[in-house]
Amino acid sequence: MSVRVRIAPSPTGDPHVGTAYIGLLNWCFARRHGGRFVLRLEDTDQERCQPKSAQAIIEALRWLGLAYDEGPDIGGPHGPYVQSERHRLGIYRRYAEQLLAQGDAYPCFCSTERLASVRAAQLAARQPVMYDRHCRELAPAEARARIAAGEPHVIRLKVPTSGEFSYRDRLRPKPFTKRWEEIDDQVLLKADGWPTYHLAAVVDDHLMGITHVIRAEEWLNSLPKHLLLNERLGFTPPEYIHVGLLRNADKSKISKRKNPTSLLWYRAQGYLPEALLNFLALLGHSHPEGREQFTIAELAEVFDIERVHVTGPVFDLKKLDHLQGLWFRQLPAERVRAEVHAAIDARFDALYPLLRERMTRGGDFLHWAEPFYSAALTVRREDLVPAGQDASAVRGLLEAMAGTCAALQAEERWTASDIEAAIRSLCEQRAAADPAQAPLCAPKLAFGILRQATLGRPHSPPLFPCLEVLGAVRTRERLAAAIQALR
RNA sequence: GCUCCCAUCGUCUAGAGGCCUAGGACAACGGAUUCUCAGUCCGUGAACCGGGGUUCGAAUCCCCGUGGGAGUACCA
Repeated sequence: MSVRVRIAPSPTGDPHVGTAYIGLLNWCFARRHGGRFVLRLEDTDQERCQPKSAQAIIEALRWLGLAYDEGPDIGGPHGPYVQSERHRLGIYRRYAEQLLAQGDAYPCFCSTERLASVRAAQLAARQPVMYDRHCRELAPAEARARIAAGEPHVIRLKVPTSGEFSYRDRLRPKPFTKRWEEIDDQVLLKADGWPTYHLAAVVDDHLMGITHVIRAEEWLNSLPKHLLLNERLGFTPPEYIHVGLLRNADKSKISKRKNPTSLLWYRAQGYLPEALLNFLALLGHSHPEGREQFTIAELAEVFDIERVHVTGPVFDLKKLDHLQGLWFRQLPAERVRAEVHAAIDARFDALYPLLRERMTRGGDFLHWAEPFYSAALTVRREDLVPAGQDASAVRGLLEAMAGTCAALQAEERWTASDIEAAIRSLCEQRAAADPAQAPLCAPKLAFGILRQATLGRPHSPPLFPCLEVLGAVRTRERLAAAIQALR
């Protein structure tokens, strides 16, 4: 039987670097074994899924060059490749009903409140936290009556209450074992009739002929449920292989708070797909000949899933930068020019609307744009302190502004209007708190100081849109430098 | 709390009982080249989590600790 693998990202946000990592592994595995690589979108959570995200994932994979053989935008023999569409076809409901009819699943009427209190009690009693199977033994007649009466309910999987589960993951020396009684009666169908990940993924993997599921180890704990589902549904299960999770420097699961996780970010920063992929390939894996630089096509030729590590690698951008340097310097002249143009254009497009009205010659653009292109400014103390004002008071104001900027950045609210609102209210508060500070905190003076500190000039286009374009990182760097200059 | 997974330099890794005085890469540091920077070249420091076994011999196998991580949702 020929190999078929998939990646099944959930379109709930920006395309994730973890998707690229798992995608790369699956892509290589498919290539190596002459199999097919499938993209399936798992959008069964109507609350969290964003339509824009699906498109962004597709574009990110295309940018990386992780081409799939079947997927939402290109179709294939096992479509549709989007779970919400499959749901509307009644696919998941059908299998849930099969399980119900076989007595392998049951309706559950427990309220969210009851579930929460059960959980709280178990935690307090130092018991494992799981569903207490309250509805499992309901008389079928009663269950039918309550469903007929329109009572909200979910469908749960009937998990064995004794015996042991064991599975040999080819990456791990010892079989993964767990007692069935420790495994929850998983919800298969939610109250709104949509399937949960567990049901949908197992059903689709089967229907799509998936032979190997290479996924992150966060799924290891739900493996028993997935295998049980396969068995009860009469499917031949795929082989499940769990690889390590990408980590932050503190070893926790990679997160956007501590690392750039969005593939959009890497593209915007000018990282080359070749470099990013090469970097990802080096995490948790190694080239058999010890090579460090290679394309994914070269990798695929020698790819061996057994060489993949189960230890979660720390994601270290320093190494990426090194690889990026190697790749970039080897780029053909054409592409270097294109990359440079792209970098200039990206900033140009943001700046142009701001500068348009104050230009009388094309070359004026260079004059106004200069602070946005230069990496750092040389700030002079005398430019920062308005006549008649005290340097330490100015410093205090800038420090407060820097704090405001840090908060805005942390909240991901770095937009002109949010910056303006926050800075204005900061100034008003300081003026109100200390009348002696009032003159300095008046917009005319305060904004001028902020302009000098961040743009290094007394004149500029409207300040707050400028700061938005400048970006939180550089704005804060420049504020820090200005504060330093006033010490 | 409960369950499961994992463990070689700061980081990514090589290592599948003797080839290990533990190799490579990034980062760090020092030097060379250079007007500067980048790059390049040369060099330095840096690890088998701890304790017990098994064995003639253990980074490699087993056990126990410790540490880290993940799961524990009508999220994926």
